[in-house]
Amino acid sequence: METAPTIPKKNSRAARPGTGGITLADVARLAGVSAITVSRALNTPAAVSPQTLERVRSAISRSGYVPNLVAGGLASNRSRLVAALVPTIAGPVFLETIQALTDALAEAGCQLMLGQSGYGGLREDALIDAIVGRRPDGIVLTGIMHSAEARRKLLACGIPVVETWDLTPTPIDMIVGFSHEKIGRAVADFIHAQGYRHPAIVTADDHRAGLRRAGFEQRLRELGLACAAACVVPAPSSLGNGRAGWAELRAQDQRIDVVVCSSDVLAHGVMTEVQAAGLVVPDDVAVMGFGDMPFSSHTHPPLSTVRVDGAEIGRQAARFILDRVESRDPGPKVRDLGFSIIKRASV
Amino acid sequence: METAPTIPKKNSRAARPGTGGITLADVARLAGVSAITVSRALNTPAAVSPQTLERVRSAISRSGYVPNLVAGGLASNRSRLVAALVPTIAGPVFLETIQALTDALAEAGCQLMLGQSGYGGLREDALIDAIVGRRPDGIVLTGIMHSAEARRKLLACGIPVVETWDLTPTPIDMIVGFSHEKIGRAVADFIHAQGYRHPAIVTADDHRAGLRRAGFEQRLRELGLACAAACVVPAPSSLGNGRAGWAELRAQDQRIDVVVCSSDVLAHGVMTEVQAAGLVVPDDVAVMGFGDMPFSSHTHPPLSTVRVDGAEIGRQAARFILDRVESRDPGPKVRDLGFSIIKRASV
DNA sequence: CATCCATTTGTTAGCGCTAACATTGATCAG
DNA sequence: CTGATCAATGTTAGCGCTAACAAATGGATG
Repeated sequence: METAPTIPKKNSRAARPGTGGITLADVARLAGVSAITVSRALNTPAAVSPQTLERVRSAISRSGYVPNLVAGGLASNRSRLVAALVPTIAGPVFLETIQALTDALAEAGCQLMLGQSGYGGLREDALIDAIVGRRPDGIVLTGIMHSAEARRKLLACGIPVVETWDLTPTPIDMIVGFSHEKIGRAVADFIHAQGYRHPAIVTADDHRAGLRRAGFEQRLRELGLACAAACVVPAPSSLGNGRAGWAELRAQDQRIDVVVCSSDVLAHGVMTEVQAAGLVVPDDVAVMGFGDMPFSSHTHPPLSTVRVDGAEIGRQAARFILDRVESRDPGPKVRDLGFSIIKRASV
Repeated sequence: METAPTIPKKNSRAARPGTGGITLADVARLAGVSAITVSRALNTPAAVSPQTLERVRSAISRSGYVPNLVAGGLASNRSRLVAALVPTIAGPVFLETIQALTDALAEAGCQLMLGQSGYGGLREDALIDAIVGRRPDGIVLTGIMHSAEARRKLLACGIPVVETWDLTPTPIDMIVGFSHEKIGRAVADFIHAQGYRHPAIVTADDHRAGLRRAGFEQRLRELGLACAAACVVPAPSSLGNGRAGWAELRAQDQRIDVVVCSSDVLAHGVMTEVQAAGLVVPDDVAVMGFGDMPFSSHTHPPLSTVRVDGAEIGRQAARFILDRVESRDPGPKVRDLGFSIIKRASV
């Protein structure tokens, strides 16, 4: 055996302590193979012969090895993390989306990183730095209005971005949602067809709700109607806001025959207040919501609403990102999931 | 099979592509300092002279550099990620905790990684591997029953673990919450003191709800009472479950004068069903919830409930972890946040 | 029998950052 | 003036993993 070409190391610093845990190298030694073979056994098992795979698997389970995905992420430039930004998770609106997204990503071995920007949009820029610095494989923006600066940063970092719960022909990158304006118009048609002539609205002061309201009022005008009264409450919407909203509307105009709300939660609040005042839904006032939350079919009376598929939004967002990460063609970058009006007993 | 002593070749392989982005080295060159100085300017600015700091800051903003926290995490063994595991985010129960946790962590430059285990606990083990592999700075378990295997793994990896929404003298590591059994007993005392004698319960089939129920029934017996009827519904609780629950209780026993529920959502459903049947809360049946959700003071009538400080749980969990990460003493490892009974008009 | 190809395994060199120690120059007590 | 101390900056060597290339092996082929 010739002398190994050992590089003369004069310097004898203390070795870096490391984490003390079991590493890939330990497993490789145990299995009698090289490190890269263990890596392949984990990431591309098809590229390893069955016997070797077996030896490696046994070594892994004997040693209790858990791969360090931070190191893997640095080496492969794939963090297997996807960031989701929401205004807040306190409202029930985006939960279905987040849940579907988490599940779909987990299936592909990706984890969700959650960021809350607040409705103000002040923390958004700092948040984007914190997110981008983690080099996620994708970023999902849910119900967020982003500043030009934020938009620029997202564009610059080259990470796939999916906007959700909205629709625009010019997304930052990819988008999945529906047209709020169309929903507003459809709701106007719907209540008009049901014979209501004195509509009022209770809406959160949130961008998307504003778009629905604009579409609603525009269509109303086209139909020769007008809003009898309107009440804007701060986002996120709550039962209390809805109750207060109806109290205010009632003071403005006694003839109101239907209240259109920017969310089912607000609508539920309106119904509660209407009933607490001794009136009957829908005989005295009809109520219409938005979102078709899980509770909406169980209120008394069941709530008429607009259904949008929040879970599918999450799944499509995951698909968009995974397609990009695995360099498949994600197809059309703008996806309109549409909506449907659900007529229940509250109208 | 002899092998030549592989002579180390100075062959020039293709350089690794890298991400193409701006790195710390680029900034260092721009500022005319060494890489470590830029690192210090970012992480420990006090260790850098004001002039150098200024030069570095200018170079950073001119280049649009965003530090790669993955690389930093590998080198420093601090990922600045904290994992939170919940059964599901679809229920409103843990949202306040998650929100407070996210906020408190963001303030310290840490991001939240979200994992959903489902109520079944099947995916839990795989999830724990996925989490531990990312070497988070801490793990927060929220409303989760963990298997012995999961417990062992968590213990083995040496990451700070905070259990929440519960209390036990033998936590995995640290715990913040309250005694469910005590709550059950307190509720029994409360309804007894209000003069109710035919209590019934609607409860989710969830571990913690079960503990409250056990405490409640035990205290009831001590007071010479017994549950007139009980209905167990699948977690997570929903308005619909609550309505169905009351329908079932009513069929079991007509004399029920108060319904104690394992969550405000269920209680709201019970009230809805009671009222839909033409009865009056609390005159015909009183209703009691748990959780003091944001909507609970706005139901009609306002809901009596048990208040626990979900947000403070999140904040304390963050404090626990940050203390450990920054090697401060986190103090007592078991924190009882207590609870309070909120009497409103539903009882 | 040399040639080509596919399959399987190994070697080398980083990914971008920071810990640990080293160095430099300035300040200061004795 | 000497050595000790301190503040500011630099040098070196990884952290644990994987991309890219290289090499060994075993057929299939002309």
